[in-house]
Parts: sequence; structure tokens; C-alpha cells
Amino acid sequence: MVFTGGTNVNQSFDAVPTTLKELAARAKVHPSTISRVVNQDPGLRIAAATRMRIEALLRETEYRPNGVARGLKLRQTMVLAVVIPDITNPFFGGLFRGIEDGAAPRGYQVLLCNTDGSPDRQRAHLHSLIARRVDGVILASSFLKDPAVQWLRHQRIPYVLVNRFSDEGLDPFVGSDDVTGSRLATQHLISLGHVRIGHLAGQPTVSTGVLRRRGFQAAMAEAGLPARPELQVESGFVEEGGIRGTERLLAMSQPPTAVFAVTDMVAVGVYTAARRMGLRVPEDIAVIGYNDIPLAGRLIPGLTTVHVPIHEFGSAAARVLLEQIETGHVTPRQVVYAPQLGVRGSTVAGADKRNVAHFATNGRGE
Amino acid sequence: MVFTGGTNVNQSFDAVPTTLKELAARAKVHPSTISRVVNQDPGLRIAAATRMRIEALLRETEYRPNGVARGLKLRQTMVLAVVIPDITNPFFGGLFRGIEDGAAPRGYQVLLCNTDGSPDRQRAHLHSLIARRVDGVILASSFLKDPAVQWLRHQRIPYVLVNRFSDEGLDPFVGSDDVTGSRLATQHLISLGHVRIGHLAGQPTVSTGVLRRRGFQAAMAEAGLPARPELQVESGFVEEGGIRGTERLLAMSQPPTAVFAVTDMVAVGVYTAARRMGLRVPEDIAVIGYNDIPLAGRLIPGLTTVHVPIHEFGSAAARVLLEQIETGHVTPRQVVYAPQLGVRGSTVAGADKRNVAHFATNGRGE
DNA sequence: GCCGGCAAAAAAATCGATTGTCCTGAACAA
DNA sequence: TTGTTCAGGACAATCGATTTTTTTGCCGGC
Repeated sequence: MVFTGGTNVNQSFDAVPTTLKELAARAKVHPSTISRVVNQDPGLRIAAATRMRIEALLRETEYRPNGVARGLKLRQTMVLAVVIPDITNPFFGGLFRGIEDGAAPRGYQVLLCNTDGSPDRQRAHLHSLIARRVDGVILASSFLKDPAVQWLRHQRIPYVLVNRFSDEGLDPFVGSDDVTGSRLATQHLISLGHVRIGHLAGQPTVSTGVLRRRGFQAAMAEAGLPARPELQVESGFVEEGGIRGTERLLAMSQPPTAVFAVTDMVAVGVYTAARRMGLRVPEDIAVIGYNDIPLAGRLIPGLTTVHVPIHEFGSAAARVLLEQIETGHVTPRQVVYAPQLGVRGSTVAGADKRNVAHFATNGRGE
Repeated sequence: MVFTGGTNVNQSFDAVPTTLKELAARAKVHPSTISRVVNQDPGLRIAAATRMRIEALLRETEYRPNGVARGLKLRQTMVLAVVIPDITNPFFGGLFRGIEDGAAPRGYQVLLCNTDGSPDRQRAHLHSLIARRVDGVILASSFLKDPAVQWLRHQRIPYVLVNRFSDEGLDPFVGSDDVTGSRLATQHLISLGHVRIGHLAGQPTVSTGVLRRRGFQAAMAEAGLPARPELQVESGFVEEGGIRGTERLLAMSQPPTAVFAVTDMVAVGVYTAARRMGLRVPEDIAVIGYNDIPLAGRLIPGLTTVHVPIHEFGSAAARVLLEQIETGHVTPRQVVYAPQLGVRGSTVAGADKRNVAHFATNGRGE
């Protein structure tokens, strides 16, 4: 690393952004008058000459009211907060874009908080956010029976849970029907003739983990197949857990011929582990994931997965939140999307050639 | 989509978070006294009994000062802002984590703004951020001679440019040496015997685009090879441009045998286009990228690329920014990292087997 | 000549916290 | 007895805007 001191410009921050009071002195009117012009007060009666003078001054100085002072007086900050486990996970990247795309047109900006799955960090972030008086919170990192969510309920601040819930039906929520989705996934594997099917089951502390496992078990039972406990392995929700879980599954005397992973990232772990062990997907082991992140379509073979509208999750969450903010009421509205099966080459050899759809990111920039 | 009204709890937000004044009334002291206890005013002289009474009250009510009021009085919001093209691009995901990891331990939270590469949106975001009185801005979406950056300089607010600069040396900056990096990449291709080398060259409006192209041209010249203009194609910085650019390159009568892509995402586009045209990487076309995003190591074959410390970019940017904030001075400090070549299978067949390093994300959660 | 009525704009209160200054007793010295 | 001194808190100004309330002229009407 090269480290340069740079040219010694060394400016200090002394220039002050203009205040209403200063403008008032310049225009020889009272600050309140300017404020009304700025905010286009409907009941404002003002002499044409004065208005012109003020408007000219506003243009000249490019005056913009101090948002902090405004926030204090109006009791609204025009800031939303998003709390997620980790923005480098593509699922949350897409989710965030959905949220911002829903919030920005209405003038809101968005604070992003990563918890890394730590309840402590989640709690700390939430406390800060409430103290900051953000106008609303979108929480996508909650646990089952999450104390932080219970606390949030009592703060009487608009909030929405996304993807994961804490206590079913008690909170405003946007997500999909995880049981149905995982049943779809499992049925797909069953329909292909798989009998020994493994499940990488997330975590029992998170709703998506529990529900997707439940759907898996339901589908197995409906098909008259045994859902053997040793074939259901906790994996967390990211790649590393998928690798470990796959190693456990494939070390069994009679390993499964197919694996349903609780998320696409876990499914990526299955690919990695299979590759290390010299197994082919889907011939030696079929894999199905959940979420349909952009990466799923890029893997070779393409990852069969349960598609959920990630970006829509975000924009719907923003809608639900803004509705609460604007009406001042919290109806625990639930928006639940129906998941859909997306078949690619990780379960059906050759599917990738038929199914040429690419799930490219809309990414810009570097 | 299923849409449920939810149980009609319909609570309104009437509960008010406690204020200093209310606490003062309860403790029968003046608000200022409580404030001093909360902030552990060093020069505070207070009777033990009074202190106990106040502290008990603080614990009981879980009082936390209103951040907006505090921000107004103290002229600092403890909020930083990050402006980037698109968070769904893995490069920026990693960058953001670096920033947050650097800022959170010091008590800052971070606003995230996506511009989608639009100067208008960038300008709009910056205006809002300044009006909000964020304590500092990290800008990773700037253009060459960017009017928005020039404007930012005059706002006398702490800021740092990351990865891209606007006017070399004029602003605080964290990034890597793009010319060196792209020279490394190009020399690598040359050393493998490639003579007709194509370059997917980003955009001439962005410093990384210009500098990486310059490094490419320099390496070609140093090797006595012609850097033919028709082999240098503008591609933007994401996959779509890589696809289009590759189509143009490969449609030539004498197509290049190797391509240096300005970013890994553009290189992904090369893979996609090559695949569609039935060409193999690296046998028919060698590919090298830039940045070493996690995806690069997952592609098959693995993508040879110029490694830069993405997470470090973020944490260094946070450091530089916080230094400015805390000292109150803006030294246009430049932190420049040396890029390194990372060879994988996209240029050297078989390299993936030797080079088993995986660049997994640290992702948590869904 | 006085008053009502209205246009135009100034005043003042307020949001919630921070912080420099001032006030009140009590203890102690002269 | 009369000051001093200092501990312990109260007061008040301030940050920058918004919004309700008042004030100030000026006009016409009677």
C-alpha cells in the first residue's frame, strides 16, 4: 500500500451552510416569512415584491433547510432503516434495491445495518435507530420469538419484517409461503424418482429454516417416503454450512441422491463440496435451492431453485412501511407471495439448454 | 400474491419516547442535571443521593437521548453516507461491508445511496445528504471531472472518493493503482503468447476505465505489440456490456485470442457470450478480469483477475473519513493499494486445480 | 375623526438536548 | 457578626426550522 500525504491544502471546515436567520437578515424580512416561501405555505399572503426578493435570494444561495432542525420540529426524518444479516449476500442486495426503489421516489433515504446474524448487533442497531428517530424500520434478520421484535412492537414505530417472521401473524410482514415453496421443491425431487433425499435445514431459530423443513417433511410424508432425521442436517444459511452439511450427508453409508438446500447459498456449498469429492451434479447428486438469486442461473449446471420475487419483497416492504408512516397506524398487514419452481440443470440433466433464461443482475458500475 | 388484512389490531402511535423534561419532572431536578448525568459530565458536582435517584430513573425508563435534537445541538449526526452505482454488484457489497466495519465500532451508522450510474441521481442524493447534515460522504460513483465532486469540495464536508477519482490528487482518495494493475493483466496475457489481445474498456468518463485502458496500451507498447483501436471496445462496467463487447470482438475477421475486461462483471459477460457462441475458455479465448470479486473464483473455469482488497478499500475509506471528521481538517490524503495478479483457469488451463483457493463470501443469513 | 377590516409581516412558542452562567445555602475563617 | 468559599443545582441561551399568534399600517366607510 502506498500512502501519500497529499498536497497540503489543509482547509478547515469553516464555511457554514446558510440558515434562515442569515437569509432573513439579507432580505430584511423575518425568518418565518422565508420559511413560508420555501414551504409554499398555502395560506401565505405576501407582497409580490417581497416574494420576488426572497425567491431571488433563495436561488442565489441555493438554500436548503437544515434537515436535522426540520426533523426535530416536524418529528420526521425522512430516513428509513434496513436491518439485514449481510449485504454481501446477493439475496439482501436485491432486497435492498427493492426497498430503495420503493422509498426513494417518496423522498426517503435508507440506513443499512448488517448484523452478521448476531442478536446482539441486531439489538444494538435497533436501539440506535430508534434513538435516531428513523421514520421506520425494515427487519430481515429476525429470529423466531425474537425479543428484539417484541421490543420493537412496543416502541410504536412503524416497522415491517421481511422474509423471516418472529411470531406468525403478529407483525407487519412481507415474504413468501415457505412451506409451499419447500413442498414444491421436494415434490420435484420425488417426481424425478429420488427416494433418499437430504435436507440442509438452515437453523431452528429462524422461521425460514423451520418452515422449509416442515414443507420438506410434509412432501415426504405425502409421498409415503420416510423423512429420516439423519438426512436432515442444520446448515445455517450460507455456503460454509452447505459445505459442512454436504460432507456429513455424503459420508453416510447410504448417502442421499438428492439434496434440498434451504437457500441458494447453501446449495452453492453443496456444489463446492460435491466438486471437492469428485461428484457430479446432477448425476451423482441432484441439488435444489431456494430464493433464485442471480448466481443460481450462473452456476454450472444451473441451479434448480424455488423462485421468490426478491426485489418485490423489498418494494412491497417499503410500501407497507410507508403506508403505516403516512396513516400513522400499524395494521399488521401480511403480504405473502406464492413461490414458484424454476427447473435448471442441477436436477434435470440438459435442462439448462432448454431453459436459456439468464438471471443477470442489473448491476452498474465497477 | 396473497394479501391479508391481518388481525385488526390497528394501534396508533401515541406512546411517546421519554424526554429529558419529563424525566426532570419525575426526578424533581432540572433537565440539565439529568443531561449531565447521562453524558457523565466530568465537571459535574452532584449529591450522591440525587445521582442515585437519577440513575435509577434512567435505568427504569431506558432513557436514550433524542438523536435528532442532539444532532442539532452538537452539529453532528453520527451518520455517514455511501454513494455507489449499485449495491447488487458484488464489488460494492464488499466495499460497503468494509465501510460499515470501519465505522460501526466508532458509533456511526451508514446511509446507502444507489445511483445506477446516473449523474442526476448522484447529484440528487448528494444534495439530500448535505441537507441532512451527514457527518461525511464516501463516493464511489464519481466521474472524471465530475461537477458533483467539484460541488462537494465547496461544501466543506468531509468526503472521500473510492476506487474512482474525479480530478487526480485533488480529493481524499482510496483506491488502487489502475495503470499498474491493468499492465500486470496485459503482461500476463502477453507472456502466455497472446498477440491479438482485446480490451473491454469500461467508459471514458470514469477514471478506472481510462486508466486501465492506459495500462493496457502501455503494456502492449512495451512488448512491441500493436494496440489496435478496433480491439478496444467500450463496455461499461457490468455484464451486459461484456456480452455486447465480446460479440463485437468475436465478430471480427481476425478475432482476439484473449480479452482483458475492465471488471470481473464484464468478464462474466465474456463468459456468457463465449458460451453462447460455443467457444471455450481459455482454449478458444482467454479472459482476465479486474477486482477479484467472490464470484470470480466460482466461475468455471476460475477467472484470472487483478486482485484488489475490496473490503480494505471500504475500511480505509472509513478511516480516512473519520480522521477528517475528528480533526476537522480535510487533507486530500491518498491511500493507494498495489494490485496483484491472481491466476486461475480462464487464462491458464489447469490452473484451477493447482490454485484451490476459494474466495467465499462471508455472507450470513438468507 | 374614529373604527372596522384586511393585507403583510413580525413575534413568539416549540421541537429536545447541551452547556456556560448564575443563584442559594451552609460551613468556615476572621 | 460578617464575609468568603464552595457544593449542588437551577436558569437560560442555543442549535435551525415551523407554525400559531400578534402587531402594524393602510384603506375605506360612516
